[in-house]
Amino acid sequence: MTELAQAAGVLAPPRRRDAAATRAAILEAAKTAFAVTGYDRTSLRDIAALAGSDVALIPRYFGGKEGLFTEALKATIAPDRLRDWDRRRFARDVAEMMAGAADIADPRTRTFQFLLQAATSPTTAPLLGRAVQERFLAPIRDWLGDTAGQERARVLAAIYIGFLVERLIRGAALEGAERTAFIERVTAVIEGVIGPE
Amino acid sequence: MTELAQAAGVLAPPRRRDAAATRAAILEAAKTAFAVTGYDRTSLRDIAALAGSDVALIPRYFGGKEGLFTEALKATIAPDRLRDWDRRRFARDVAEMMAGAADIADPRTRTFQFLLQAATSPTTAPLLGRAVQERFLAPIRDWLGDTAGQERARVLAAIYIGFLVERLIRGAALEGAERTAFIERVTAVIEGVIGPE
DNA sequence: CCCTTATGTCAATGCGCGTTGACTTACCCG
DNA sequence: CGGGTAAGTCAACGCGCATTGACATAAGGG
Repeated sequence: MTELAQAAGVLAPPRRRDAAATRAAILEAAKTAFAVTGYDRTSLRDIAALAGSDVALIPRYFGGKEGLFTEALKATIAPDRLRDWDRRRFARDVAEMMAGAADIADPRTRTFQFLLQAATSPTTAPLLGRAVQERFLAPIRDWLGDTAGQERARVLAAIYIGFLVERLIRGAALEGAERTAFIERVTAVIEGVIGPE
Repeated sequence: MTELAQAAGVLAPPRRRDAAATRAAILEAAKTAFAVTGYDRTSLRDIAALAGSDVALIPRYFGGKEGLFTEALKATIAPDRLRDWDRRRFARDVAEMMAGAADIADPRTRTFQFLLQAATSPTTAPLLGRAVQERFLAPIRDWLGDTAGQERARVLAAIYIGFLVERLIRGAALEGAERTAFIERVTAVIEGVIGPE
């Protein structure tokens, strides 16, 4: 719970009465909690505690748990800074990130982990299709510069998520020679998909 | 087949008392249910119903839900027939499988889906590390013929899982030109990792 | 053939969950 | 500065869950 609090960074001030701020704090806590624990394992009481708020406000402000999740989903995968990624460094950056341990503070990690959690739950999976298409695959396709199909975006997204899961299972960071070899190989795979230019 | 007959078990008339068979039926039902629904969303009542048995037997035979899960995990990822895979056809076989829709009847699908479900749950993730290492990465490494490190096995496993998740998110099978392009690209990626011979 | 025991059934218990409605308190406008 | 209302608190509800122990019954050896 302390790690979550640190990741969300919402526990500081003497709270004044401000519905908008409270709502925002709850949403922020939800984004983190859902990404880490998944939909079913996250209780509204957890989220409220993380946000320094009260459980009863969540049904009132978001219309229930599903409403909160839907909004957190949109807020999580909506605004991304894909255009900031440097194409020449991208593959190696990702490879090094994947060789380390999971860090929920990294927005990229959190976004994809949220996605992964949502994908593996039959409750939330149906909500994903359109959102992923619009806010995820389409931007990647633009970034890649594809004009025809989007299969390259699919492949890139799939591989990215795959390494995320591998890191999740692995638990700890890679060390020494295995780390080096791993990074080389992952870099090569991703560059193979991204292609030149 | 067996599962379905047991699910419809009310009709199968002369129910004999056989602890071993009951235990096996429960375990079989658990393997399927956990793979499809995940640990938290699967209730012991669901499993018992699927096995045509009674809820109370599960804590008695398996020591509780976690015990059942652990055993189902071992039974699911235990001995696989990796050696049967034809190295030259492997990449394309996988690519075509990934282009389609998820089919829980395929044992490969079920195994990996089980793995994925377990990986995304903090409750079950710690149980995975050793099991994956012993029963999954090591065989792949042998199959690949690596003598030094196992980073290639890691990469292959990661990519495989990634496409599995992508298929899960996608929901439906790919069609037409996108399907063709997707298969080509996935084949190329996997062959790049497997390498020649 | 009956009696013991393994095997299966069932009702009950306690717990955590999401949600609701009544209550209290702080803020702000007149 | 006082009252009205928005904002937050709290207790309680119904529900489904895993687990338990008491009970019923089939099976098979003496």
